[in-house]
Amino acid sequence: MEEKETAVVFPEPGKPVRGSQTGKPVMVLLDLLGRRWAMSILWHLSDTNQTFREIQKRCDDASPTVLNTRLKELRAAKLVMKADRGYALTDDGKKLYAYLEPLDSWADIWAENIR
Amino acid sequence: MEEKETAVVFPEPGKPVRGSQTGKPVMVLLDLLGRRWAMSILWHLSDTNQTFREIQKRCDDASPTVLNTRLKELRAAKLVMKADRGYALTDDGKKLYAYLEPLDSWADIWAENIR
DNA sequence: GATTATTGCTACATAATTAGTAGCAATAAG
DNA sequence: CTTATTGCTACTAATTATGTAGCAATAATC
Repeated sequence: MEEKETAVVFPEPGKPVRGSQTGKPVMVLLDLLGRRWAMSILWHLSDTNQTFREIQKRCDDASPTVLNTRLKELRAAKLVMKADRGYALTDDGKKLYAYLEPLDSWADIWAENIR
Repeated sequence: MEEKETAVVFPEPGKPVRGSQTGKPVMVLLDLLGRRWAMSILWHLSDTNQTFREIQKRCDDASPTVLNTRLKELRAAKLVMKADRGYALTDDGKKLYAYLEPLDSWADIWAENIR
């Protein structure tokens, strides 16, 4: 299967982006992560490599269209990369995940509060 | 100005949600935060209360429609609340922000890596 | 206390993003 | 060779967001 090069529209730090005219990196990041399935993809890749179709299953059968768009963006952002078998997190991706991971247990408490 | 009650569709923990059939709290949270402007709103409310129109300005003049939808959801999730002047983070909202805040400096490093 | 802001929205039409389904070429496995 | 499996692309339909206008409810000013 060949790599096809298609333009990836991904928010570049330094350039104005949704949420910030300055292109402040964290705003670029939030824009990227705020797109559908982006955080779920990171989450589900955290333990092991996953094939496209495995990611899809874990992401509630998201349509291949968005999934592929998101994967391209996340790869352009060097958070995700192609691996032997499907996709994997890059080192930056793993670091980012490390920031998100604590939300797992926090969310349990939060869920109690809003019930 | 009176409060009008309109149904807020917000992912409830325990019920199946986009990204997770189990309704696992963290997935509910990611779904909520993954909606447009959600994280930006939290971010911009972190320092001080903000009026609707101030939030709007800070969120790159997002349309009042989404903004209001998002604010309702975030209030239903008890992350944001109405305040004397405009809106403010709840205690849970502040805690959540505390998890996100470190991303600010991390994003700077990340931005360097992808240039 | 009338007049002029400002605030927090709603309404509505248009545009962008996402969902959903079908299917195909490229390996991989038997 | 044959049958899976994988990683997509194409296309249409549905959902979300944008963009603009405007209005009722306070708040501030005259």
